[in-house]
Amino acid sequence: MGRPPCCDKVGIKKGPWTPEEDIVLVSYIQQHGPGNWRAVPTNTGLLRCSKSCRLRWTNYLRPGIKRGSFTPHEEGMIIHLQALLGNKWAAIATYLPQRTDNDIKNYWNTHLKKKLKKIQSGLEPQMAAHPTTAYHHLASENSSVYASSAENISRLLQGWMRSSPNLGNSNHDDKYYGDFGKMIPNHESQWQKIEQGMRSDHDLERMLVFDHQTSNITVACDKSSCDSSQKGSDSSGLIGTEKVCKIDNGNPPLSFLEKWLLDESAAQVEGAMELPPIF
DNA sequence: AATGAGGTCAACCGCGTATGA
DNA sequence: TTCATACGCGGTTGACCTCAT
Repeated sequence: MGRPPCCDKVGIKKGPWTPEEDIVLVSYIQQHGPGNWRAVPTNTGLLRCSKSCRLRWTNYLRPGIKRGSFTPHEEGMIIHLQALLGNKWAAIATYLPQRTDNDIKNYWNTHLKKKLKKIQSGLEPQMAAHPTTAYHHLASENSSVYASSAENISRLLQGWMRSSPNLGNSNHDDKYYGDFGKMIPNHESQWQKIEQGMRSDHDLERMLVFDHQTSNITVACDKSSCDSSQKGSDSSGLIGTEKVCKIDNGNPPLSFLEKWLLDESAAQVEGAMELPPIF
């Protein structure tokens, strides 16, 4: 005999949420913040169990969630991460901060599994044995984005970046900024937000920048800490940049990408890396 | 127009883990 | 150390939608 399900209580409502219930839940969380889910039904008067409230919030109502179809870029990320991490949807979702684990899981089960199977069946047997091979194949099939090594680097950087959920949507035409914890479009308006999210001045010193147009990877550094001779100027006017490398058109460092993703996965298990907070 | 098959996705269920008394 | 409780995760379900017949 296991623990009785929390939703077996009499009077607990199940099924789809109504807009009215959503409003009640959102306004409560706006006041009290997410957490202490046990208290939510009591304090709001919602006839839902705490689990249902948490799920509704994390999978649907939470700010920063991107809905709609997955981009080829996201698709490639999911396939690759699934190959590396398995069905660890919550872990995979940390690499796609705008998507929920439920969304990713559903998309995998309904779209990608079939797509991958189809592609793998068309590959050489020894290639089909390695999911990442199929990933590369799918990636190149999906979009020209994946044909360029520069874009593979951008994917690498995407992994480095843990976006803050309140930073808005990403845009491939923008530069991306990563400090192993953040990703923001190069919009001046976003800088106040990223600055507020900084843990320390040191964070700003080690941000990485990938420019999709020029294929440059640069290190963005705090004006105060950069050597003036190395500083460039950024359109935001808030940081300087130090160019460290330019991506050529040779073979992408995919083995490095994979190694890093595996290292990252291990680091997550050890709790060595900071995961993005819900707020 | 009716209907049935298949696809999609929000929500539920049950288990494992973390935490605090 | 043990137990109870709360939370989070992955698997599964079922209502709804779309499309072919």
